[in-house]
Amino acid sequence: MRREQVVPASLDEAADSLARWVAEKRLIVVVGRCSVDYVGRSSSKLGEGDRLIIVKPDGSVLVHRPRGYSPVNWQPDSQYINVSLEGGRLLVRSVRERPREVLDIWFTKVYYAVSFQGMVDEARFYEYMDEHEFRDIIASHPEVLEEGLRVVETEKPVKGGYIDIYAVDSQGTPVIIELKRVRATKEAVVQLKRYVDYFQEHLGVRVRGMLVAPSVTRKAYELASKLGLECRQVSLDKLLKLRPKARPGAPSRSLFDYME
Amino acid sequence: MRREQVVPASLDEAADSLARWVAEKRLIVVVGRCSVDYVGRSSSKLGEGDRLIIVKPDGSVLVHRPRGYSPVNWQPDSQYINVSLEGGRLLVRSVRERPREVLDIWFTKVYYAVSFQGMVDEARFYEYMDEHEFRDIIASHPEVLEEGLRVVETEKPVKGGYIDIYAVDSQGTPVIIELKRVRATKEAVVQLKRYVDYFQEHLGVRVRGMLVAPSVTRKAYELASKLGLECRQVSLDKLLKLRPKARPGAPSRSLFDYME
DNA sequence: GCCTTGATGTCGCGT
DNA sequence: ACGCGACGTCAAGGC
Repeated sequence: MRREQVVPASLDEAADSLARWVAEKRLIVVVGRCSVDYVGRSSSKLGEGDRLIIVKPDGSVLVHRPRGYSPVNWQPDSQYINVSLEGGRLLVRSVRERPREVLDIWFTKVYYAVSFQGMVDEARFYEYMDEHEFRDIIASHPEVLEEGLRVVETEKPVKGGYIDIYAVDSQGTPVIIELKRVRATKEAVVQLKRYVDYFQEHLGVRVRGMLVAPSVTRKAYELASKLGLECRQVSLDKLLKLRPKARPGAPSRSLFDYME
Repeated sequence: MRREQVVPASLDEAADSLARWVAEKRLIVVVGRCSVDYVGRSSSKLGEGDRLIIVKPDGSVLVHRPRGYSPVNWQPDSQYINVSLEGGRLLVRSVRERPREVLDIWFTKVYYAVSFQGMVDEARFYEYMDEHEFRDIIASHPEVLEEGLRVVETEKPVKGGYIDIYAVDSQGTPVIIELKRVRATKEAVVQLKRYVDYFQEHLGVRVRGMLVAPSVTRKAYELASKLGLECRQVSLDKLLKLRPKARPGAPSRSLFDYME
């Protein structure tokens, strides 16, 4: 990273700097007293208060209150950002097209503003045991679900979606397997039922539907029973042990140990 | 807001300041070169790069890359945060219980660090035209959907959900109305069909199903036609004009005008 | 572009 | 504390 600038600033100074920083596509951090108006997919108004505002080089804008994970207002990306002085206040207007959304941040005070240019972040983000890996492990070890189960196809495309795993049991009956990496709710059961019905109709033979997840909600279990679908709970720990090999750059053993 | 501190900092200085700031529950902003390990509901590893890190007074932690709306790593809130020097690197470890999650941020450089204390933000966040208000406006003005429509009940509980509006048309036929504030997809059609079937079964008479939204996807429209359900598009602008009264602090007319 | 699914979703509300 | 549904969900991937 090459440069930075700081402005413990009057509104005038802040306006000048912000306008330039936006034009230069810097990463901008502002702490100030502001109110926020949003009109777009919804509409909202936030009264005056102290907030942290972030403007990224790609036009993303985040307005954070002092507490909580989520920004209170935001713009995932914006086509353009305008900085101006309006009636004694500093207005930062961020506009997004498609869908048309306008975010206005009205500053009455800028306690602090700083910007950065030339941040270098080319690193890869590795995620372990995501939906993909979860499926791969199950597909490689169908015996954890049922003896004699044979995987025919994964990510099988069907009308309007994908079947996670398409398998055949020891009796030769097709089994459609729907996976949920974390928790299966009744939504997952509905989805599975849709696929089972579709296949039953197309194949003209009985098809089993199996919902697989580390945890299954009671409602999901009841609905599955009613619809003649099966549920299998699988232990995440057991699956982790079946993981083929540590991928490059896997989290250190120490961190995993710390979790236990 | 009462105080601020700045540290364009060596790792040692940064460690001291960060530890104190965390203890004092300040809002902290750090820009530095770091790698990140996360283990919890998922596991991830992020290689070294320049990032913006935010630590809030309530223990929320956000790690932002230079682009995009979403943090690459985060902790919605953490029970405790530990700052230490480990093998020449500055480690910020944030731990959350229930679910157990550990986020490790390893700094090799701290370009910039600043903190704030005593931010005051008590303002109310008001959202307009949320799902509730959308329903209320439609329910108060059923004529925008059809002449002679009479609303019987809103938020009517049924098996496994709620009917947004239960109405009767000029012929005395029950009409089940499903609302989507933004866009109706085929999921909404499926939901509506479920309610219509349920009612038809229970009442033993023909029941109309009506899907109402500012926009309806093509797929949803096709599915609705196939299932004998109706779609009504309503203009958000028109609804806004039907809004009973401006609520305190409503977005200024100018911003709404700007949207048109 | 629209559509679909997954997410460390987060959040709020009800039981 | 869990379950459940909504969200300005966001973001990725297929068509």
